[in-house]
Amino acid sequence: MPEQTVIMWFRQDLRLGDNPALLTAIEKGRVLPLFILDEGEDWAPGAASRWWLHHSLSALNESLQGNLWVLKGDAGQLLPQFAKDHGASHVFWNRCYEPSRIARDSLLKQTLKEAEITPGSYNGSLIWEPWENLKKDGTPYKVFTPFYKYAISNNPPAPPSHISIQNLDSVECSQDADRIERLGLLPKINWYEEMTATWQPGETGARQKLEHFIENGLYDYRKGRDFPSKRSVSMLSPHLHFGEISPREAAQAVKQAGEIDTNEEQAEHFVRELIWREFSYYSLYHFPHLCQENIKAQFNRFPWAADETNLLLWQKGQTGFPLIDAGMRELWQTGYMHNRVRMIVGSFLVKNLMIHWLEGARWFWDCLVDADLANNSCSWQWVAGSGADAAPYFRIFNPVTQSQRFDPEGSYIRKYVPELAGLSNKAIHDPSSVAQEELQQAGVILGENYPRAIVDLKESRVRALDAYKSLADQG
DNA sequence: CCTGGAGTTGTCCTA
DNA sequence: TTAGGACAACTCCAG
Repeated sequence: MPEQTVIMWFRQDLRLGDNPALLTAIEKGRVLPLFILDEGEDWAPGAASRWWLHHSLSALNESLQGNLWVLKGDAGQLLPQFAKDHGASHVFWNRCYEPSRIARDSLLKQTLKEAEITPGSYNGSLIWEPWENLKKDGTPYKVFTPFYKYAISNNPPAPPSHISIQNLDSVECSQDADRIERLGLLPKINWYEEMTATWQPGETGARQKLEHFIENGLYDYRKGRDFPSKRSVSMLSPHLHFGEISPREAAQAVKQAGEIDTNEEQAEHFVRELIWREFSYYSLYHFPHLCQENIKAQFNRFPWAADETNLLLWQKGQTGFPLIDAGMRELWQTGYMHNRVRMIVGSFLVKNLMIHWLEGARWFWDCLVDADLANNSCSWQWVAGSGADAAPYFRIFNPVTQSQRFDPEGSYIRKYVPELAGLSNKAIHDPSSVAQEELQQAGVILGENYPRAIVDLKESRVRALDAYKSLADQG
C-alpha cells in the first residue's frame, strides 16, 4: 500500500521547528507542504507585510528543498479541490485566531470531512489557547495583570518541541520555479532597501534575532527597552507574527539564558511581553469586534477630527515634534517602530490631533512588517483609552517630555530626522521653541527644512481632556 | 451579595 | 532639583 499523502497547510507558522501540525503530518505520511495566498481576506496584508511574506515563503521553500506548493485565491474553495487532486488523506494546519479565519476554517473542516479527507488543527502560534485561562465564573479576563497571574500560576507554559526536521521527504513540487515571485507580493517600486538591511525574514533570521537579543539586550531589558536608541528590545515581532519562531521557543530560550546569567528578572519581563501578545489574541477571540469597534461604547460619541492634512503630516513624519517624526520615519523606512515610540505617536494622533485610532491602526497595518490584527487593534484601543482596561483617560503623553526622558542625547532623532542633527541635545527635542539664532547655527529653518509644530501641546491636551470628560458626563 | 485594592507604559503643579 | 499629590472617579477582580 502506498504511503498516504498529508497536506501541511502553512499559514502563519512559516517554520519547521516546534511546529505541531507539521510534526503530526510527518507521523501520518508523506508531507505535501502548501501555502495559499488569499487576498480577499479582511485586513489582507499591507505592503510591508507582503514584502516580508515574499521572503519568508522563499526561505521556507528553501528549507523544504524547493518543494513548497503555492496557490493564490480563496482557500475555502481551493484547498478541498487541491486535496482531492493530490489524493490527500489528511490536511493539517496550525490555528489562526482572527474572527474571519476561525469562521472560514471551521467551514473548511466540514467540507473536507464530507470529502472523506481528515482535517486536523493544532496550536502552533500561542502559549495558551485563547479559550483557556478564564475566570472562575467562566468569563474571560479583561485586565492584563489578573490574566497574567492566573495563567502563569495555573498553566505553566508548555516547553517547545526540539525535534529537528531536516531533509524532509516531501512530495516533489511540480509547479513553476518562479511561483513565489508570481504571487506578486513585492512592490513595483524598490522602496524596501532599508528593510533588507534591517531584516532577514524566515526561520534562520528569527533565531539570529533571538540570539542577538539574548546576548545584547536581555541584561538590560527591563529598563533598556524604553530607550529607542538602545535596541535592548528583541525585534522578534514580525518573526512571531509569521510564525517563524514559536512563542514557546522564544520564552524557553530567554528564560534559560536568564537563569544562566542571573538575569531572571529581565527574562521574566520579556516573557511578560510575550504574554501581552497572548492577551491580545485572547481579547480578540472573546471580543471579535474590537478590530473595528470601540470596546467602551461611550467612545462612539467621541468628537473625532476628520483632518486629512494632519493625518498626512503624521504619516509622513512632518509634525514638527522630532520624536514623533523620527518614529513615523522609522516606520516608513524599516517597517518597524520601537515600542515606546509607538505609544507616543499613537497618543499624539488620538489625543493631540483627535484623529480616530482606526486611522492610526490602518496606517500601521500597511507599514508594519509585524502588522498583526490582534496586537495592532488591542494596542490602538489601549492608546485611545477605548479598550477594556481602565487606564485613566488623562494619561496623555507629552512628546517633548518623553523625548527628553527616553532619547536624552537625541541619537534616535538624529538617525531618522537628520535635518536636526546639528542641534544640541537640549534643543533637539522641540525646535519650535528654540531661539532663532541657535536654529540658524544648526542649519534649521522652520517651515523650510523642518516643519513648525503642527499643534500646541498644552491647548490640544486640554481639548482632549475636555472631549474625554464630556463622554463621562453623558454617562 | 458586598468590599476594598489594583490597574504596563503620565503629566503637571507645588512645596 | 526632586518628590509627592492631584487629576476624576471607573471597572475589574478576588476574597
